[in-house]
Amino acid sequence: MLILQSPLTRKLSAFVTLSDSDLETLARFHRRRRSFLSGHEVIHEGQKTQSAFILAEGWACSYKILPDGDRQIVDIQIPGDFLGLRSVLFRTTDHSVEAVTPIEASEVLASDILNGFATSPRLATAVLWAASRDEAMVVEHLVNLGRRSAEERMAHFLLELGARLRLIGISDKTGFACPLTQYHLADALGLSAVHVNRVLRHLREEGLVTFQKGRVVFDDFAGLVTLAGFDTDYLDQEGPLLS
Amino acid sequence: MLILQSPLTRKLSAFVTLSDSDLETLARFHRRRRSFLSGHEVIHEGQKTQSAFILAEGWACSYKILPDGDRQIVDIQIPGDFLGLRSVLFRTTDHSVEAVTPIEASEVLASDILNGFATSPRLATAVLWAASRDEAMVVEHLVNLGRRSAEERMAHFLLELGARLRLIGISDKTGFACPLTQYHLADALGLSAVHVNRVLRHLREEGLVTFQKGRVVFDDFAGLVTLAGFDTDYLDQEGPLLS
DNA sequence: CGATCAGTTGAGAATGGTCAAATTCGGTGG
DNA sequence: CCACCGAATTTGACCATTCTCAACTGATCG
Repeated sequence: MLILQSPLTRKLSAFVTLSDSDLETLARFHRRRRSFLSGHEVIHEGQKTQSAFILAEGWACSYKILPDGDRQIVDIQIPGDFLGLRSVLFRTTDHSVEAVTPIEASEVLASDILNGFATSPRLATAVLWAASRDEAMVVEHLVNLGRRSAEERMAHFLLELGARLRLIGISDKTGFACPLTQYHLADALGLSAVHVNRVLRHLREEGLVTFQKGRVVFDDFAGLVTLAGFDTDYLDQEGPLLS
Repeated sequence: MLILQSPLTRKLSAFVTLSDSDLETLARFHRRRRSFLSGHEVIHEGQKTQSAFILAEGWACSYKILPDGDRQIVDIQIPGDFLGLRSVLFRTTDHSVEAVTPIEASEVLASDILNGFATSPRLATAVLWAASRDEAMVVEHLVNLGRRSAEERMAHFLLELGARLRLIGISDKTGFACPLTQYHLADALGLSAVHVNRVLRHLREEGLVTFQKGRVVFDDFAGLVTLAGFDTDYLDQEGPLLS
C-alpha cells in the first residue's frame, strides 16, 4: 500500500472497496493539516464556508446555539469523522463545531470534494454512505431526546459513544477515556448540568456505569444496554457493500 | 423538455443543473409506480431492503418505535422527498415509514441508484445534497426536542412544514392543508397527545396559529416566527450551486 | 493563594405526563 | 335524512420528572 491509511480511509474502505485512484483522490483531501486548541470554534454557524475538515486526532462536537443562548450539541465527532461536510453543499453553515480536546484535522476545500466526486463516483457513494451513517446517529439521538427519560438518554449516549470508539480501537466493553464535561453531556442530552450530575450519581449507585475523572466505566454492560434499549444495528458494518 | 418533471427532478434541479443524460438516469428512477393506503406501513424497520421510494403524491412520515411501544416521528415527507434512502446504503432499514394520506410513490431499486451514481456523478452530488438538506431538517428537529418548550416546538414545526410546502407550491403565508392528527404531532414533537391539544389551544387563544379541521392557519406569522426562533436558512436555496 | 472551572447537593417551582371522562365529527347503513 | 359508530379532539384533576436558584466543595493554575 503506497498511501498511508487515515482514519477516514479506513472507515470508507469498510464500506466500499476503493481503487488506487480512489485512494489517491482521497489522499488529496489530507494535504492541509490544521491544529486547534481545546475549546476553539473550528466552524462557526452562519459562516460562508468553502471547506470542511476531516478529524484526525482528538474529539470535537457540533452544535447549535438558540436565540436565548442555550446550546444543543447535535453530535460528537471522533477521529475519521467529517466536520462540517454538510456546509460544503450549502452556501452557509447551519451549525458550529468546537474542539473538545486539542485536535488535528485536514481542511478539505469544497472544490476538492466536488471534483473528487466527479473523478470517482465510488468515492461519492462512499461519502454518501458516511453521511448516511452520521445521519442515522443523529436520528437515534433525536429519538433519545424525544422519547427517552434522562437516565435512558444518558445510558444510550454513553453506549453509543463506546461503540463508535470501539470501531476505531480506542474503547472496549469495560469503558473508555472521555474528555467530555458534565456540561457537554447536558448540552448533548437536552438536560441541565445539575440533572446530569444527579443522573450520573444514580447510574453509579445502581452499579451500571461510572463516569469520573474523564473515564467512563461500564460496571454492568448488559444492564445498561437493557435500560437504554440500545441496538447497534445502525452502527454495524459487516464488510464492504460495494466491492 | 422531453422528460416529464417529477417533484424530485424539480427539487434537484434547483441545486445542480442536470444534463439530458442526468435527467434520463433520473427518469429511470420513476418506472415502478406504487400506491399505498393511508396508514399503511411502506417501509418496516429491520427489513432487509433493496429499494427506496420517491414520494410523488401525498404525505408520509418516518419514525422509530421504542421497546416500550412509544413512537418518535423523525421526519415528515412530502412530494419530492425520498422514503428510506438511507436504507439503500445499509443492509437493513433503521426506521419505518407510514403513509399519512393515501400516497403515490416510485420504487427505486438500490442497484438503480448505485448504477445511476456511477453513470452520473453530478446526480450523485445532487442526491447527496438532498440527503444533506434532509439531515439539516432532522438536526433542526433535534434541537427542537432538546432545547425548546412545547409551544416553541409546535410553532417551529408548523412553520417548517409551511416553508417546505411553499417550496413545492402547496402552501402560502396564510396557511396550508394539513392531514396530520394531533397524535402525529405528539409523536413528532415528543409530547403527549393531551399536551399537544393544550398547546394548540393556547396558540390559538394567543392569536398565533389555528390548527383545526385539517387546516393550519397562520394568524400572526411574524409573532410565530419570533416565538419559534425560526430561521429559514437551512431550507433556502438561491439558484444552482453547480451549473 | 486567590481565581476559576467542574462537580455536588438541597429546596422549591414548573413544565409536561397520566388517567379518565366527555364531546365533536366524518362517515355508513338503514 | 337520521341514528349510530369509531376515531379524533377536548377538558379536568392529579402527579412526576426535570428545572432553577443557590450554595458549597475540590482541583488546577498562574
